[in-house]
Amino acid sequence: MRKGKISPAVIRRLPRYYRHLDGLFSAGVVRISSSALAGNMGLTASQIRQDLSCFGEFGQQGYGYNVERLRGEIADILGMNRHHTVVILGAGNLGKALLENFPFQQYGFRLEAAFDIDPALVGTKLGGVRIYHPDDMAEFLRGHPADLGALTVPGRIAVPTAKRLAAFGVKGIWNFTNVELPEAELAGVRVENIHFADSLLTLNYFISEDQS
Amino acid sequence: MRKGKISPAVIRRLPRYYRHLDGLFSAGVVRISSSALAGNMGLTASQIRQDLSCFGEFGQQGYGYNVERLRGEIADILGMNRHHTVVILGAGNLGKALLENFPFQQYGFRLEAAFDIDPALVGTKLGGVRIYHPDDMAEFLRGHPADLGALTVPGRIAVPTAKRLAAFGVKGIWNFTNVELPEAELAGVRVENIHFADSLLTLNYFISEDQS
DNA sequence: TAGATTGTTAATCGATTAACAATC
DNA sequence: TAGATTGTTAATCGATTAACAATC
Repeated sequence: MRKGKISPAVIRRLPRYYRHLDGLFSAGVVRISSSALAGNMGLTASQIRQDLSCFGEFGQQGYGYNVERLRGEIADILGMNRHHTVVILGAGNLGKALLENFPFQQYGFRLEAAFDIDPALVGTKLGGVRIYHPDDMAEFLRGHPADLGALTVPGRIAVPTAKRLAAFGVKGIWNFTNVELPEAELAGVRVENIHFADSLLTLNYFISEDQS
Repeated sequence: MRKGKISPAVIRRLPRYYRHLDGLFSAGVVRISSSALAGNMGLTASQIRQDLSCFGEFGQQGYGYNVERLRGEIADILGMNRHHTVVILGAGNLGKALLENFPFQQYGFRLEAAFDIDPALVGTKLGGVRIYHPDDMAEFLRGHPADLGALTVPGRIAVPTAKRLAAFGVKGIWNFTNVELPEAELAGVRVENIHFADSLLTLNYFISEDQS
């Protein structure tokens, strides 16, 4: 149903569509028009119709979109029904936050394990997930291949850890370190960055600009 | 020196320029040409020159850019020398990660305090920063006005907490909750979101697409 | 049927890239 | 001086918005 190459701009809006549609669905809303959704989300109706039409025809003239159906279609497009597996590298504060608070399951992921060198953590569980020593990664991943690795290790070991993950065959790295990973050396592994510092500095730009 | 309205696309690249220039500076590199920097960053030389020219003339024909100077200019543009103050709302795992691991100072911020309802935390310090009860926020902020609030509270209290922050006069909210804040009701407060879920789903789209 | 709303084509707007005169 | 490299103008490319025929 996908029509040729989808633009990155469209792709980055999909999770937001999902979030809004999920909210509407939970609120019991059955149908919505592109213009009502646009009002909700601060977009134009035109853009929403254009975006969705990249993937298929999900609406109906004179009616709009069925919220549950559209939510499901977008979930599919986002790969939420593929039940990809994740491992977490680094069970410090941030890794612990993901382990204990992030609802991987809700987004269609299975969280398999975490790895940390801290002897006080190895062998214990956090958020119901077992922590292993990185030395046991090869063995663990042989038995439980991971699609994704979440990288929450200290910056200085970010690159080697990313390379190890790539060598073990993960398909994507969710990078929380403030370090730029050398994607060229990561053999086709997709990298998605959450750069706290970049985000904070962007915000700072805007508030500084407002003041001057 | 700023020439009219700067496009959002340019602004979002500035922190990345800063990161790279800081790396070069630490590595002792004195000068760099737009094409060398472009090679480093995976951009075009043209784009770099175009971007920088929005803010001034920082280079020199036949020479390129002085790394230290350019790094400093970008730091200025990003407001890193304004020493804005920050408070953290919510000292759970994520708040704790910010308190203990995020180098606010390095980016020109002063972290003033954190707030949490947990009686086991109130009155203690994390990462050298004191934790207060949210009931004491009004009093604290009177004495120590905050420019920025980092929102790391549970999703269900995200909106009311954001509104309180806005009422107390913060200029920006750094939103880590997976909740969309009602910016219209936040009276000019700038919001910058770190949506973990959106990021993970975007990554999932790409690895799912690769597989199909 | 009449009104509403889609999906799509065309028009506009914005962002990136290319080219080059200016000059260090 | 000759070579390198900037800042800027023009050309291209991509993304958003507007318009409208199709149709539920």
